[in-house]
Amino acid sequence: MGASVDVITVYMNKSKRTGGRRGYHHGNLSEALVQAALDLIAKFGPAGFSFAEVTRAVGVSPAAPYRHFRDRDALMADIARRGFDKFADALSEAWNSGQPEALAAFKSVGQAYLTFARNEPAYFAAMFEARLPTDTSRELTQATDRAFAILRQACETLIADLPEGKRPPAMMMSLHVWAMAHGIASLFGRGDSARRNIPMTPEQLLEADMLIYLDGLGFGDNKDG
Amino acid sequence: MGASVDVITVYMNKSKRTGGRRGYHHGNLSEALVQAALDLIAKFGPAGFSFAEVTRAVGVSPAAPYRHFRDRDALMADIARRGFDKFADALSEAWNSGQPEALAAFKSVGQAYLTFARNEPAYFAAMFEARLPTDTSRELTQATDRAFAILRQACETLIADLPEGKRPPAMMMSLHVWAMAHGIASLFGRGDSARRNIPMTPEQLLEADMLIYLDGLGFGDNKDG
DNA sequence: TGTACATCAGTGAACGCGCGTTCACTGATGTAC
DNA sequence: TGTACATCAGTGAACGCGCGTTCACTGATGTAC
Repeated sequence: MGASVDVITVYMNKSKRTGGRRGYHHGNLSEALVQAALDLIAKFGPAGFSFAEVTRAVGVSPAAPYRHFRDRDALMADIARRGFDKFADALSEAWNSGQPEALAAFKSVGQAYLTFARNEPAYFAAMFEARLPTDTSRELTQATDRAFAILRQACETLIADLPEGKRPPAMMMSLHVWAMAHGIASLFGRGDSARRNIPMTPEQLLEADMLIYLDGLGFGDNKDG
Repeated sequence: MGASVDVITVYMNKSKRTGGRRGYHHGNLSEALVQAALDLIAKFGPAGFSFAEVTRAVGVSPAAPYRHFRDRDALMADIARRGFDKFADALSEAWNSGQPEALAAFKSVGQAYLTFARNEPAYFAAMFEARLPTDTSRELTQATDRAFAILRQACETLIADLPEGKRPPAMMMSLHVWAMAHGIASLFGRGDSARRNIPMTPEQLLEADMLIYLDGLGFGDNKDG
């Protein structure tokens, strides 16, 4: 309710004091277009928003977005880029430089992956389900790399605790962890009607998966032998 | 080249003998519509085909499909259902009842997952990226269940080899394996420009993942203990 | 084997709609003096 | 502090297009007799 009013306020750039549009110039249009597009993507998927509908939601003329985005694809790519930036922030906060304890921080990164997929379905869809070519823009590639780098740093930190002869390649381990978190998020952790039901939470499923995988890498060796 | 001609032959239902349409009645229209839709999905994604474009590809009037499919969504759901049927066949063939050796057969199921995602990108997209609600139709649910049942059967067979106290829940193991195969296929094993490049093949990545995971479950205990 | 008839798959014209994009324009804003 | 002016964000009307869907129809096919 309150959130919905806030959204309209943001879209229309109405000030709470005057209650009216700032005037002929929106003042914050590109931001408002992105927010409106996110709402539509959350409801109808990456293919379910149109430039025209976004302008209607924001309350500007259909030609207005062209001052800010070359076309519909450019808007989508910008949303994906913003998504990876937020994603990297979320993973980074969960990792917390491996403090206070690396293994717990590592698990927390996995949980953050699922939380992001559930709480930001629109960003998640733009990032992974919009079929954007991976080389769409330099900005998008950099944001993607930044997010992956956090996952990789976490893996490298954990690997350093293994005896020297038993260390797996950090790249391989990073990709494995990415794939397991992504697979669980995509299949069982989404926030829409395409989510497949399972007799446990995605969080529990991922935690068990990570533990078994880490055991397989030798992290559990102290416990059984 | 030859394949392309064959495709046109199928679409238009031209006989190679007469070289002409069979006549007023197409004879095999619903099949031809599905094939044309698959081609468009492979090129442009699940959102990238229209009823109208499909009829043009097949060479019938825009009203023709309504004799066979209630609407565009019904066609998409039928394609997803066919996809899961083919998918179940592929997994089943790979599993081969666990013969001649269960572990090898199990790995082969994982490889079949990747092969299907790569060789049948249109089916894969319809099954997993079309945002169809999981309860779209009874037929779709049944086909999905049939595919999962094969994965589960493979897990159960492997689990039976573990000592009684160390057996993981088959459902959990099945979901883990599904998620890892699906994560790798979605991120690194697709056949389009949204594939993320990695310094190994998806097949190698999945094989290593499965081995580490199985080790973590205790399947490698004979080797280190 | 031939004819009459029922069935129903496919026709083609038509509809209203929302789309992306263009264009010359307008008017709010900020700044130089 | 006031005025003239440049900038440029947003306007609104217009365009051609492809879409999904409808409708009364047509004619190929199969079957009853």
